[in-house]
Amino acid sequence: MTKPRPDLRERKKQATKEALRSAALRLALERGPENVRVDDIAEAAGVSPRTYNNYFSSREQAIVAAVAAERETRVAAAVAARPADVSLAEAIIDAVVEQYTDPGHPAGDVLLMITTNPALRACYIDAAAMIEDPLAAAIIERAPSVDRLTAQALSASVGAAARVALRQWLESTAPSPSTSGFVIVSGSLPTLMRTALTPLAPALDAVVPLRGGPPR
Amino acid sequence: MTKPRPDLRERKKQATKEALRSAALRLALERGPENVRVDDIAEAAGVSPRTYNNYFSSREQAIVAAVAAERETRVAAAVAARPADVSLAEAIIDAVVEQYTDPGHPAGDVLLMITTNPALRACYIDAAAMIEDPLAAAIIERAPSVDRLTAQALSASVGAAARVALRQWLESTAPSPSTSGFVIVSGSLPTLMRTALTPLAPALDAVVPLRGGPPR
DNA sequence: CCAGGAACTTGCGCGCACGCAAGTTTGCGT
DNA sequence: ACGCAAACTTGCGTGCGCGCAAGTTCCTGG
Repeated sequence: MTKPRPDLRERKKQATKEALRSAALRLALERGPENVRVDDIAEAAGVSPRTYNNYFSSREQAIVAAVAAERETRVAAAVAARPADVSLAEAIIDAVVEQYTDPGHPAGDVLLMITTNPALRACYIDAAAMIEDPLAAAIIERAPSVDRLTAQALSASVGAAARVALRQWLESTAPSPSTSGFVIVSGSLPTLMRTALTPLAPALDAVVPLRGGPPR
Repeated sequence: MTKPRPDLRERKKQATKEALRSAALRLALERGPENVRVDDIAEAAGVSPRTYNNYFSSREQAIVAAVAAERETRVAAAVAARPADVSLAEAIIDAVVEQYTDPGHPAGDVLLMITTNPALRACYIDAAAMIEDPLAAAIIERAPSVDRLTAQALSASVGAAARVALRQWLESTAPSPSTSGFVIVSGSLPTLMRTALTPLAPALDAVVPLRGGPPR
């Protein structure tokens, strides 16, 4: 499909990126994330420190990327995979939630490390934005009549809601001695995610009337 | 209201912040933004360079803050100001759009400077996120039955959509030699903003049935 | 097969963000 | 009025992000 690109150059590029990712993750797990300089990562990956910054613009990015790498791809695929007779909202929400439950959901220790370190948490949350572009594409795929701006706005909204859920979850899991508010909303990530995304359903469905008439 | 806080300490703080903001803006306008070091801003504001970073975490933030400072406050007020018999969606969309049209919308030269400099553009776009918290508060204000997560998700969505519109507008105005796509969506900011926000209307209205029955 | 050139890496240097540990100012209880 | 504690400022040191200008590797048309 969009795969056959054995451009030597490209492969090397991905290889380097992968090397940096895994090196970053490994080192971060061995010593704390705080005790890993970018020079270390670069050295471990066999490239110059300068090169590191050609791939990742922040130190945390490499670590987080190792975890959230392919969510970007998977979301689009997951949406496309839903049968055409379910509403857009259902398809998207399920697909997104799925990304944060099913797969190589970071092994426990990795997640712990991320939740522990504030910088990593922030970066992990921001990483949710990476699903937006593929998502917009997926939306247009389903409903070519939707214009770009709308699709972008909707997918950005989904991304934003996901981030809210993520933040909520992270700060409830975090070492928060005094949960300032009274109400404890904490729950499983999937649950939170669904709760945060559900309010957007009307907006998503409004844009694609699910041709054939209203839901049975 | 929430104003009476003549805490000497607090006043000095705000004064310093204001000093930094305006100094940053003035210097950025005089020489280019590129030719302004944080040391300059700090000196112009009469504080240590280190102190600067206690107020702003990035150099651009100070410049942009000078422009987007009170949008944060105004949004909440603007939403609250709408009569109770208009839908939530209408109230919010109008209020947000209003923020980007009416008021001390940055004088032309300032806007030009921001649109010209990539770093500033990025920062300006991100600044739109500042409306989210007040917005969430405003939503809960209108409909106390809405739970926090939902309110946050919705306001985050609004913020995200606004950012999309903003980005679109900025990159259409920008020195883009080849607009990669065929379709030119460009338009006035208010128009773009509305277009981006409108798809969210169903979601916003779904959450607050506008007590009294469905819209006439 | 071989230039010519694009893409990528690397060393260098600058400015910036931020933790830390004083030093200074402000608020508050007694 | 006074002194203590909290808040804020400041200098210093470290690591980082990135523009720039070589140097190196890889692709492409002839």
